[in-house]
Formats: sequence, structure tokens, C-alpha cells
Amino acid sequence: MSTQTRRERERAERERAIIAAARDLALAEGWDAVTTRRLAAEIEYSQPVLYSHFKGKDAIMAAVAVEGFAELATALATARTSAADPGRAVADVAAAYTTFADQRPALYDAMFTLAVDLPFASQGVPTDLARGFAELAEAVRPAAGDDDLEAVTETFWSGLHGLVTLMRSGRLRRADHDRRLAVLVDRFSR
Amino acid sequence: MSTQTRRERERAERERAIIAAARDLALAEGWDAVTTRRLAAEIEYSQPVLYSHFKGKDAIMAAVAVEGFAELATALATARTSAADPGRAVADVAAAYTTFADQRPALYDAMFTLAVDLPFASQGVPTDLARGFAELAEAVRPAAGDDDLEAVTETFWSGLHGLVTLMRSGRLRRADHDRRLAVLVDRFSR
DNA sequence: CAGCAATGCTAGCGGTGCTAGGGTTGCGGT
DNA sequence: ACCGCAACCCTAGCACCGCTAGCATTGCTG
Repeated sequence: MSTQTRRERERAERERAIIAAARDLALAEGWDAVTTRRLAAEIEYSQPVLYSHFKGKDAIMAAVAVEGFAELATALATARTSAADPGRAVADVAAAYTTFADQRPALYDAMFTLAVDLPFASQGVPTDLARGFAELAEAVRPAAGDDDLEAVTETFWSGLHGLVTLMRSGRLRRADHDRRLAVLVDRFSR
Repeated sequence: MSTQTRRERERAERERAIIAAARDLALAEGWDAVTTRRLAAEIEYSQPVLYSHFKGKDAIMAAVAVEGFAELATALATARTSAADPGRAVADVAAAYTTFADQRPALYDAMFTLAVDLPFASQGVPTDLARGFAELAEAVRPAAGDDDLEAVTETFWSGLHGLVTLMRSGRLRRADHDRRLAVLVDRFSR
């Protein structure tokens, strides 16, 4: 039994090493640089080992994305609960969201742009995603008015997502980001 | 001189055939299915011919995207100018935008998600992109208030882009699209 | 009609994600 | 203590990708 548990522990550690290597490599050089060969070299095992842990490269990216959902939810929660007054919660949460996406572009891509077939129907993804979504919802609740809160939250989220992705692909000037963010926040604050 | 012009004409036709093949293939099976080998087979030439017209696959995708910008601009212009009254222009333009993206997903991807290094500083891209942008700006102008029109337009655009991309990647339920769109339109109509 | 220039082909390079099959290692039962 | 077996991991390779070098062939020009 002892050797069994040791093996399982080593396996779990190796799996974490794979995810960490993928994440670090993606953040440093982008997802294009994350190849199964480089990943294998990074963890000092051969390529096929990766496939004993994950179904394929997409699954590895999904695992990295899962970590991202937890981080994003935490960042949003911190921003909202530490807002000076409830009226500023929307602005603070919005700023936290775009900052998160801006500072971890590769992670954000894995979460929302690439890896379409995330394990949405299982694991902790829905949980952490829902946590982040709930933070957005609480922030915009006072300004929802007669509209359905879920629809307002989703729309606000879409606005943030659009700002982030369009700016990062060069369609929107970076210099005007704060101005745009202020407009969005204003429209969802009253 | 006659043979010269004939050759140039044939070359131009072939170039159009490449773009058309890429577009059709992308719309039918997605951009992953668009390989240089399949493209070459489609136009009944060998692979290297593609590279005498375009610098690489990205350039072909960019050419497809350029067509898309013109179409989108036209669709938005039609929606805005045929709106029953100016008050409904925002709703009609917004609907036209999301419908365009929904019906030509591959084209939309080429325009806004993939192909980062578009010929932004040349050709007709800025023109058509600016045309589309101007339509959005005219629609939201009455509701801009004291805010900078450009910032409001860019933010509205981001909202549309976010709705489209998040829905297409499965993050937002398709059934609630109209409700979300109504929220966005409402927030940019007053 | 000869020579040349342009044009498009075959073949191949280095890379990708992924997998089949064989060794080697090390645990478990006698 | 040792032997057989099972689990594990590596080497080698497949089919495909974008892209390019170099050669034939074609067809215009003087």
C-alpha cells in the first residue's frame, strides 16, 4: 500500500509539473511555443508520458485554464469586497477584470478564446466560473433596475471581454482604454 | 501588350479564386480545414503557386478578412439607414452586427480573432473598417451625451464583439441572446 | 526559327500532435 | 531469496502542417 500511495503521489506531482510547465511557457512565449516536445523536455520525460495524463494538448490547455478561473474569481472577489463604497464596486471589479486579462494574456486566451471544449459539465470549472460570474452580478445588481440580473451581468461581462480582446488584437488603441472602461462602467452603474 | 494584359487578367482571376476557395472552405469546415494543400487542390494548381500571390497562409486569411470588412460595413449601413426612426437605429445596427457574425463565423474570426497582422496601415482595410465604425458611431451618437463619441462607439462595439464571441464559444446560452442584446442596446440608447 | 525568360511543377525540409510496440524496471507471491 | 509478471516509459515512426529550393517545360520575342 505504501508504494502504491507513493506512486500515486508522484503521478500527481508530475501532472502538476506538466500544467505548471505549460502555463509558464505560455505566459513567457505564447501558446504557439507550447509544443508537446518542449513540454516533455521541460518535465524531463518523453512525449507519450503526457498522454498518460491528458487526452491531448487541448486537455492540458484546459487544465491551465481551470487554474485561471479560480484566480480570476479571487481577483474579482477581492476587488468587489474591498471597494470603498458599493457604488464604486462596478468600477473596481471592471478594472480588476481587465487588469487580469492584460497581465496574463496567455492564461486569458486559454480560458475564453482557445480550448473551446472545456470540461464545462464537470470538475471545478463551473464552480470557479460561477464564482467569478457571481462577483460581477453582485457588482451590477444595484444598477440592474427592472432588467433580469443574469442578462445584465452577462452583457456587462461581454463588454469587458470585448474591450480586452479587441484591445489585445490591436483593434483598439491602448491609450484610450481607461476612457472606454469608464464609459462601460458608467452605463452599468445607473 | 495584349498577351501581357491577358496574363495579368488571368493572374488576377486566379488570385480571386484562391480567396474564394479559402473563404468557402473556411465557412464550410472552419479555418482548421483550410490548408495550403487543400487550397492548391481546390484551384487546381500546385502549392507554390499560392506563394507567388500571397506571402503565406496568414496573408490569404487577411485577404478574406478584407472582403468581410466591406460586407459588414454595408450590412451596418443598410440597417441604420433603413431604421424606422433614429431611436431604433441602435437596435437595428446591433442586430445586424450579431447576425453577420453569427451567419459567417469563419469570416468573423478572420476579421477579429485570427490574423492579427492585418494590413491595417494600407489597402482598403482601414476604409471599410472605418465605414463600419462610422455606422456604429452614427447610431449611438444621440445617446453619447457628454461622453466622447469615439469612446462610446468603441465601447458599444466591444459589447457587441463580446456577446458574439462568448456566445459562439459556448460561454453564453444562445437562447438568451436577444435579452442580452436588448440590455446592451438599452444602455447605449439613453 | 533560335534563345531566353517566366512560370509552375516535383520533391523535400523542419516542424506539429499523436501512437504503436518493445525493453526495462521493480513489485508481489512462492 | 528469487522468479515471473505487470506496470511503466522510451524509441521510433505516422500523417500532416507551412513553406521553399531547384528543375522542366512552356511560350513569347527578336
